[in-house]
Amino acid sequence: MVQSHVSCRWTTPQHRWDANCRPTLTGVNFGGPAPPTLAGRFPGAAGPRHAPGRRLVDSRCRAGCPGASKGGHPTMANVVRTRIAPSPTGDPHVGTAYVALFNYAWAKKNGGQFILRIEDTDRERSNRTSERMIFESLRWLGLSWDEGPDVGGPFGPYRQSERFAIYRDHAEQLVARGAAYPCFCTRERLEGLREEQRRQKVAHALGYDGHCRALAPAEAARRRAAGEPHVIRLAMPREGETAVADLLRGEIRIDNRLVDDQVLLKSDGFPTYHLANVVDDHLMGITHVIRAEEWISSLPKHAQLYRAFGWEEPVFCHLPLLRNADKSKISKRKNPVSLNFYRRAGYLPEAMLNYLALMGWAISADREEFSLPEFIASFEIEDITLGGPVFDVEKLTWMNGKYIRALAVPDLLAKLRADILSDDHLTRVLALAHERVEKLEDFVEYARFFFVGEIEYDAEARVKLVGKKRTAAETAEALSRLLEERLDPLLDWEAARLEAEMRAFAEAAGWKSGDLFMPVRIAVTGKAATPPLFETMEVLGRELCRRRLRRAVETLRSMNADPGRGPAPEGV
RNA sequence: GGCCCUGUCGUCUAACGGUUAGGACACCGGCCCUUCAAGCCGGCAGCACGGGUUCGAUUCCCGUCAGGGCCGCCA
Repeated sequence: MVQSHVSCRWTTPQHRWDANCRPTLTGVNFGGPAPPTLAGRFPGAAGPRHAPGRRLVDSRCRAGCPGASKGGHPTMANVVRTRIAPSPTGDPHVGTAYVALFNYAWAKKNGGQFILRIEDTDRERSNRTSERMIFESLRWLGLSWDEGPDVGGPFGPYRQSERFAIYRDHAEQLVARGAAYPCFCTRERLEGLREEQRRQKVAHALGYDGHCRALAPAEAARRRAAGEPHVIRLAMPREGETAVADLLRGEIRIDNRLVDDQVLLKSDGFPTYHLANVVDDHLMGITHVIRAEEWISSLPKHAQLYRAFGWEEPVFCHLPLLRNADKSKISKRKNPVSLNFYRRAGYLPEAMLNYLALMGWAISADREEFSLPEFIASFEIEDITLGGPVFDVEKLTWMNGKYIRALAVPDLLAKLRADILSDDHLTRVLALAHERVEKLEDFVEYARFFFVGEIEYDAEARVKLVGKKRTAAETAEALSRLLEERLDPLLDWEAARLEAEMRAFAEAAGWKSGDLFMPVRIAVTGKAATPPLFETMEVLGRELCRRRLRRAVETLRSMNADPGRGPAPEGV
């Protein structure tokens, strides 16, 4: 294995380099004991964090380093390049914004570049609507990227689905040098294997058993040539351990025997995250991989990949995971996680960013309100706190109030005009309300539900919220399933699509469509008399409809199950 | 279950060997005010536990416990 002595061209934490501008951590170790430098380098878990006299830029590495002009990436020197690499599946996630913010800040602080890369290697789940929403959300927040799918850049394309040849070639390189191998195991075999392992509780040997690794190269080549379906797997070292430096956590080392042979190239020729991510980070000159903690466990695989390619590793920094109130990883079941939700509800991007920056970082002991430029100016990556922060919507909301109150009235007006009271939205609402009012002032009352967040149900609405000849519980169940199975996955929120989904659902669920639509109507508008349901839902928008439907489910569940009579008087 | 990460008020955090452990959200009082909100003042509340190291540990080390993450041809 080639031990590449990396260049010191990047601004990196001082602890990572010794006096000779060599990395103090090799990151990889094929068997045998760790290099002696490892032991003394990180005396404890908190070692690197409080290194005295740490500086942002290690000036010793600026010039005259042995490797400064060779190896590594050919194009840039002394530049920090970070990236956010979201997968375009579903709604734009608050966790993406969180990680993007820290990447953005670090790049900007160092005069570097922040890159957006779309990781759409999952054919099943990736889609363009989701990608577009990611663009819009990050732009809304003000986290603009220097290079990305829509703005281009010198290292494109920035969409992984457009980089197939690159991954295939790199996978082949690894196969050629024996660092990866084709695997012909069927999904059935793998499932059986997993099942067996689970049953026998061979916990330490979970994962792929290396069955095809034993194949003779010639034999494997013959089967590939014959067109037999296969994947390409990384040949992990079988012994020793892999040690990788994490900027915040010090050295992380994992026994290689505990890491199985990860799939690099799927049978459809698409790369997995592991391959694509490493290849792209290298090719795009990413210097600092700042990502969520959930990736720590695949660090050794990534390190081995860099190693197998003979590439220099970037600096790794794993951010803590945002949490639900119960401390589990933040999830949509327990928290609003869609950036669209916050945007529609009227959270200001400045407040969101400010709040997010507080998750694991503090500007000083007695201040917590600051702007993005102020954040960038004071941000020290090593000051990030590691405990998993609970994402507290209540405090976010308080902070948002601070920002709203700080706005001059004309600015507040402008915000309203840009969104909730935009001409575009008003026009769409008017089109529906138009023929249903007789005086202009009626409009405000009639169209109220198009503008407010929460709606209340009056007595009539409460009765009709329950489906005809159904119990509250049954209706709750139906609406809940409608949401989960049809509406949550529906990214293109158009009347025709809504109608199709809802009719199909009614049929599948054994509901008369009309009997289902009234509870839905009540749920999203609070009224029994409204403009046509699907058009109304389209104009209300995806966020508002889903939020209200969730609320309706809660309301229904809190009603006494009382068939035929509707809700009990005191329910909710 | 295995491996890994983490551990200061309920929540977000400050503290980088010596502090009455500070600030913020939430909560509870009070002031202000026609009301509400905001604002201001005050209160409640925390170093997970046990061993070391040290003259001295919230702080450094070890262990225990607890929480979390990962264990996919998803990222």
